[in-house]
Amino acid sequence: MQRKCKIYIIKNMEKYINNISVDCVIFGFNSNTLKVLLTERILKDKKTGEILISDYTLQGHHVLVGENLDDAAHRVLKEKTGLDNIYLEQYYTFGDRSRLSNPKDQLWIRTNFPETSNHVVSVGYLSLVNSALIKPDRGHKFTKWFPVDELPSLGFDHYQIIQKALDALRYKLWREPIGFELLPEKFTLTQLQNLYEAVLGIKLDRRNFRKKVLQMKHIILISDPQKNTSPRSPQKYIFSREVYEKTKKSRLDFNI
Amino acid sequence: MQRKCKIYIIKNMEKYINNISVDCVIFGFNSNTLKVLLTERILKDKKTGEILISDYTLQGHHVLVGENLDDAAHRVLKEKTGLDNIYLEQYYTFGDRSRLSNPKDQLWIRTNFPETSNHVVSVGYLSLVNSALIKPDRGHKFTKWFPVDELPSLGFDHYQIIQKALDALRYKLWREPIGFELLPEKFTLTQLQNLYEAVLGIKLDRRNFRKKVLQMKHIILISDPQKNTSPRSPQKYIFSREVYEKTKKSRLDFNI
DNA sequence: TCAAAAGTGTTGACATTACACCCATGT
DNA sequence: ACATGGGTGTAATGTCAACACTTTTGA
Repeated sequence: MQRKCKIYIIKNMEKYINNISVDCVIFGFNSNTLKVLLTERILKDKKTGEILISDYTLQGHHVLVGENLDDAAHRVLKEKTGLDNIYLEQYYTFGDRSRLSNPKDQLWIRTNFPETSNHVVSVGYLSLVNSALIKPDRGHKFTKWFPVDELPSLGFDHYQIIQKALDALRYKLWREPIGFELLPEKFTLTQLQNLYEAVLGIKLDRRNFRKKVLQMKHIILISDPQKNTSPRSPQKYIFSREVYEKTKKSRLDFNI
Repeated sequence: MQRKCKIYIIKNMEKYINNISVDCVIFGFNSNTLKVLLTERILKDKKTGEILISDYTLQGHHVLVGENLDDAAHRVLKEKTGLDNIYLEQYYTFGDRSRLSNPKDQLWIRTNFPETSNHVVSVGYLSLVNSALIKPDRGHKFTKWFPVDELPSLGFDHYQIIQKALDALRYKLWREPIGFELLPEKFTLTQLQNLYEAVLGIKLDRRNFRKKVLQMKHIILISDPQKNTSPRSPQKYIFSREVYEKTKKSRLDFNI
């Protein structure tokens, strides 16, 4: 009355845990649009060449034996983007027993990773990147950005995983200054406003937005003595987390 | 080059997954104090009777084969409190490889659950209960409430799991109306204020607190025609989630 | 009669909203 | 000359913070 669930070796010769994985939802912002980085998944029939599966998935991987969960997420992120030291946050764990039971996904798993458990629990991480930093196709020709409201057909339960990541991102963006992670280090107020409008799906008055932002000590003008506040070459700002932490207002505006 | 990780049978004859568990941090509020429900863990030497381990742990359990993660959490909650349909929320997943490596915990595991994997990932759930509803010692003599700032010695990494649950609870209590889950259905404004002061660790002006609360449509007076607003038998209120969802203000007070 | 808890109102400071015009530049 | 995008100010409204006294009852 025992079932075996084994630990297997993958290509790079490392052992992995066959029922625990991490998935990274990598968000980027360009063309005033919030985007997600996805990888193409293609399976062809070995004899006929017929395309059996053609869709996209998140960046994910099983946790290696002896590897901390967070380290697995960092590893996946590094492998797919080449980036390190970027915003990465665990946001939810997906553990429905039927999350991999779609026939297409079963075919994929049985073909490529036959030792995978029937019940894989996947820990979702969300990452915010300045998408300019990711060199397109650095060895990952099948990796592409998609606007979050124009997602392609997705494998596994990755649609739900992305939606939940979006919820988490929006929830947090309303309440904490994390938008900067999606922008270049130096940004204009218009870029910042576009980010909030796009991600939160709201419209903001430009004058009021500036008024609000400019009175925040943690958003700092990079004074450019050359420019005499000429339009067309707008002022740039940086965000200082240090200043933010120090000057956070302690106003008791809790929401009952 | 394969390691086996098996699925074992526990007392009630159900198979469980030996490397995935859930832990429930059950919060209650009484005597104006936020409390956590913990279970005593005792291990005696079978020969000498010497006490080898005596501390407390959270309510937790391995996920059963074929069981959804959320169902596992509900099961644990039901087993330990007899309660169903109460606030239960997944908040974080703990997956450091060394989380069970303390010698005491290894002794416990090897004695009682020898088939447990060396690397167990545990999904943390937090639950808010009206502690009056839990009958003390309903078959669980070793279960006790502890104030969150007077915790006893804790097994495994349960101290960290509780601290993270506290963080999550406080974060959410600042931003959403979830405090009611910790109070009786009918509550007084003083009770509500005490809750906020105790959980968030703040002091509030009674007049301003009432002013703020009374203008919220989702906090409804249970008018008691008998009472002429006499002190000592204060007015009671209920919380309506329905009204809350309908009247949520759409004010754009995001925090950059 | 005293201590303890419930109840109430005003003011100043600050934040949010709504709204319209000018300027410099590149085409 | 015109379209584009950057930049600015004011008035009305709403919310938050600070603050003191009265009432009733149970001990």
